[in-house]
Amino acid sequence: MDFINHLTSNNIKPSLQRLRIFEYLYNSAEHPTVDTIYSDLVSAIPTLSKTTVYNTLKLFIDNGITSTLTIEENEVRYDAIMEEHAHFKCDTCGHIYDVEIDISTLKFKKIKSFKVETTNIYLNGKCNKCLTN
Amino acid sequence: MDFINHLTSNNIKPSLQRLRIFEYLYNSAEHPTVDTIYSDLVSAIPTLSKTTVYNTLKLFIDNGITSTLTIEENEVRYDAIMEEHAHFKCDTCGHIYDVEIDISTLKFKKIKSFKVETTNIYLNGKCNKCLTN
DNA sequence: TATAAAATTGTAATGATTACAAATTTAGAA
DNA sequence: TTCTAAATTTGTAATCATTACAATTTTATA
Repeated sequence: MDFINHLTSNNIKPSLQRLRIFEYLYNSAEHPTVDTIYSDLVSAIPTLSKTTVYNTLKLFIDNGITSTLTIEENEVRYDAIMEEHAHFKCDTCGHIYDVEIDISTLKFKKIKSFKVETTNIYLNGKCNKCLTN
Repeated sequence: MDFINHLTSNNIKPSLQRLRIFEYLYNSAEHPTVDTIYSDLVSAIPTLSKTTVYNTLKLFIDNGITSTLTIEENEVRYDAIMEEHAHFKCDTCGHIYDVEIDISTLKFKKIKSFKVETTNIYLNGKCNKCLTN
């Protein structure tokens, strides 16, 4: 993934902060919170401000290269993988896993009165690691 | 629906506050927030406290007769209908509609490493009313 | 009626997010 | 290069939902 080109082609000027935040988000399997993003990047960008992280994520979302997860109340998480997938959260260890899914198989009854633009599927339960421990 | 019996059989003592909050939630199509619940009930129960609304909803959730929606960041909503269904939020008018759905048709790839306990499906888009206006 | 437990309440604390204005950086014109 | 305006970043203060917690009230029971 050419990050500079990805930002540029989505009308986002690739500043250092934006690049690092997007790279971090894209490479993170953990769907980090704002706080995690800030904490992990502030050593590389000592002047980084948490406000910038908020602003930047909002910019990403407005330009369609990032989406939010609200799988659990009280913690918004972010995701730079825009392909269709579901999210599984293990209620024991708290990890969030991506789950491949074929949304087209979803059978709605009476869905015709809505124009569905986005679909989010959230699963909760226990992951294999926690089940076998 | 016999509300007193519903609470009692779920190990919840049916105090006035609990009854009114559950009735309100069960009859509301709007999946209200804590604030809405409080505002709409405080005239009927003048001594009602917002803390009681929080405590009561937590009790309902712990006892499995209410669930939470987090379809949009920053607003937790509550639902007393525990049957399997998806939620559609119209991004224009903000209304949340229940959508009947057959979750069993969902085809996951590689889901075997998880024990899925709950599934939440959130749809966003535009409702028919907003589309035709 | 007396007492203990349960439920409700109000206030203060917490913590994430936003508003906003100041400071810094960047891009383009002269 | 230098200057200027626009864009970006930053820090502080404000907001708002939620939680902690202790006090009060209500309920159940001896």
